[in-house]
Amino acid sequence: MPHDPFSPAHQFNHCSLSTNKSMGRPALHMDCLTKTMGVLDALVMRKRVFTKGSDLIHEDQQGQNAYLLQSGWSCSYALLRNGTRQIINFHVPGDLIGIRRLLIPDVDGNLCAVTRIEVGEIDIESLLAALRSNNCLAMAILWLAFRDEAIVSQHLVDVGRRRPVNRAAHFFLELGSRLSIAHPDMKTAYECPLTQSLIADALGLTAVHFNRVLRHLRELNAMTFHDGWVELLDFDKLEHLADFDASYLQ
Amino acid sequence: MPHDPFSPAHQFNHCSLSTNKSMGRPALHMDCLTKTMGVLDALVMRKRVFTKGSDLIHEDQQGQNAYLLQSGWSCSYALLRNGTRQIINFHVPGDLIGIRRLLIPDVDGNLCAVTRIEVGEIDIESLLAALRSNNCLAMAILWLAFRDEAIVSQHLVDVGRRRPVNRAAHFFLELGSRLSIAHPDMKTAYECPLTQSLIADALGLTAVHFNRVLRHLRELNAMTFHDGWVELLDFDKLEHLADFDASYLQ
DNA sequence: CGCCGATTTGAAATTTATCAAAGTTTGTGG
DNA sequence: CCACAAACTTTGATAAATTTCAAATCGGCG
Repeated sequence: MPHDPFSPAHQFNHCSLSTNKSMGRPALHMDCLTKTMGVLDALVMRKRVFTKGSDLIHEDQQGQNAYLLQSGWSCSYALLRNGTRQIINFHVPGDLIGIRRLLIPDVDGNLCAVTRIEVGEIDIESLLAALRSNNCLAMAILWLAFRDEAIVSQHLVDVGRRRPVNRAAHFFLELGSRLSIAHPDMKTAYECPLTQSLIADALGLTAVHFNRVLRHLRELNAMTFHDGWVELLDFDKLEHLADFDASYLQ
Repeated sequence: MPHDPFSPAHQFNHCSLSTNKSMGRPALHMDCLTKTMGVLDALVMRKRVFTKGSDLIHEDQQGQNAYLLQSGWSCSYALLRNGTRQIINFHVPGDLIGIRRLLIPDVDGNLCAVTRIEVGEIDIESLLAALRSNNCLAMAILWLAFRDEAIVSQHLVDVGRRRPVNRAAHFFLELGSRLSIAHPDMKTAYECPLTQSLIADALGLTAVHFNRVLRHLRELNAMTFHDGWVELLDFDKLEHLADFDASYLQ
């Protein structure tokens, strides 16, 4: 095993927000984003810790906060009356979560801590006020919103039109890409604290079937996932399987 | 048939942007949105017409425009190497489309005219400039982005965790809700210029299977869809099937 | 040690896709 | 206005994929 599975991967950082490759439409957002970081940090009222499995935001409750995820992973999900769950997206350290309630109350579904997490709590009214006075911040948040939408759209494509094996390949490639923005070494092997059951609920599969899919990927020598650790053994094969193009992530 | 299928349903209007029910967080966005309309209209450089089936935006091409959909329907979609297509969302008159390329080049996938459409073309650089100087406009666009994300998230839930019958029910209820924002009479019966094949590609089904699903819904006396016309015969039954809650649409 | 959650495997049942073909509608050119 | 072609809808039969149900294993943890 090329990496130590016990290394502290969930340390504090701001990867998604602070680091970005140069873009077609250059400097503009980089400026916004770097400036933004300070603004957002200033808006953090206090640090909070949520235990594994606890809800940050629940549909019913009228939460008034957004969160800057500092360590650990969380996910947003929907619970259906038929007893199933669809996970919309997983969030990794650096992600800003719960911002949709900024403008649309009640519409961020559920947010749940997948591991123990540390977050910076941001009062939504202060954030609103900051947005109104700081145009650069507004652009940065807009950029985040577009990016989130692009990610969710890809998940829809995944679930709607890719076969389970290709879908799983796409999922792990996307995660690797997202993590590697802040930690380039995480592109082909990374710690992943998710259970098979959680991922299955993100991919629209049963846990049993997803387990078989993983075996298939292992037998193809494409990748492995065990003990909370993902290894993308054959990146090219995976990219081909997944029909993956990371441009939507930047 | 209670409605004339030949009535001009695709007339010019701005439903999605101009008309909105009151929200939990009141006046704020209404202000923004109504003010915004004028600003957006002012940004429209010229009116363009696209023929049915033509692409407004194609992945490869570096388009520099967003569009205000004035009449007709369009859709955003992804084409996969395996020959399938996933439709991400359909757009109805009043929708602002192609805005994601505002900040993320290359990431609006494909946009295609489902019917003959008339659009107001908005130069993306002018829109950017307007956003920078007009904070209210920025907030309105942010609101639109959040709403779009909520809609796509629901589609993901649909495709990932609802059975085809419930999925179809949800689809038609959502469309009805979206249309009824501007045209209250369209909530339970509306013109719908989509083919079964298009809807199947939005729902992650084959056209053949979706056709059987439609038959099932018809036999349930829940709804019918033929000749480009949708009738939601038993709204309660549909809502129950779909586990539908329109709050994400407002 | 025993329990609990997560993973793994097998077998059967169900759902959904695929293939094929017949109707039907729609649009176009003569 | 008709004839024809193309696209869309509908149905049946069959094949394939996926879920469901059941049970065994594994590992961590009190």
